[in-house]
Amino acid sequence: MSDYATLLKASGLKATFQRMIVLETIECDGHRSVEEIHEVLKESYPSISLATIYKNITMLQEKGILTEVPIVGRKSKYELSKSEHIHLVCTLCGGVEDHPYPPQSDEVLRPLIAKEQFALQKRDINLYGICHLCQVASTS
Amino acid sequence: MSDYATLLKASGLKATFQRMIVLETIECDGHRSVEEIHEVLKESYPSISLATIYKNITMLQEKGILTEVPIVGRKSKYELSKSEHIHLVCTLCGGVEDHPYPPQSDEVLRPLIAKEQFALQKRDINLYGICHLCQVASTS
DNA sequence: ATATGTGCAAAGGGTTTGCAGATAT
DNA sequence: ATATCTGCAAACCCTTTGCACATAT
Repeated sequence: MSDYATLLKASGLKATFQRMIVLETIECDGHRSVEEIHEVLKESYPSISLATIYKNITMLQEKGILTEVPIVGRKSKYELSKSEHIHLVCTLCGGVEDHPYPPQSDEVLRPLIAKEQFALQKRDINLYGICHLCQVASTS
Repeated sequence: MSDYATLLKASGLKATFQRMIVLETIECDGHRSVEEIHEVLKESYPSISLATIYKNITMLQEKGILTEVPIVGRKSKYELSKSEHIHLVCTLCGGVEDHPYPPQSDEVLRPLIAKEQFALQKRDINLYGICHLCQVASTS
């Protein structure tokens, strides 16, 4: 549970209640789509507006506080920006799990980037498959 | 330039003119969004319907002929399905380039997958940055 | 001949925008 | 006190759907 107020102010944003509960919802589950955020928040704060969630997600991305995670066949999810990691994406439940980069992954990609004279900004590695929970569920 | 008619029939689809020019447009550039496909095709075939393009892209994905390439901050692009590869995505022009997997990338990821008991279906590796052409253009 | 596919227009969702009132600083 | 933010409603996409006509097999 981060100090969202400080985080927001450091980016020149006002620390509003709505922003903090959006961030809290995302951090709580790790990865959430716009609609998921709205569904969750409506239960506790029925007056929250979908437009506000959209505006904040856009703004928080521009400030680098949130990162978009685009997913094949689904709506993008959003996560709190953090050091690079791999996503395991379940094609059944849509769940996303973070995992650290394997140690040698840098060296593996470096020759390709150098050869292409590509100014790398960000790596995005996603492994799609069926998570352990969904495998168990489908066996029973 | 593949034999699209055979490809389509092998999946139980009729080899219509519209399907073939959609495939041709995608293969020609490598990666195209729905709107890009429509823009390109309208010039030569003004009567082509956007609805037809949508229906076909959905169907061609279901048959495994096309693969969706989701991209941060943009609409998804589509490519002809082929063996796994890495995407270099330019954050300025939105261009996507394919590159072969570096040889060791399998081994690097394997321990993670085993540990998580994750039934891997597909890897999706995207490197975001600025392509060489855009770098040159911004220097001038 | 017939199942499938296309184009059109309408419907359906998701996302953005403008503005008046509310809030954080 | 004031710049910023929120919620609402409307507008504005993008995408899907239903249906009559056309086409591939």
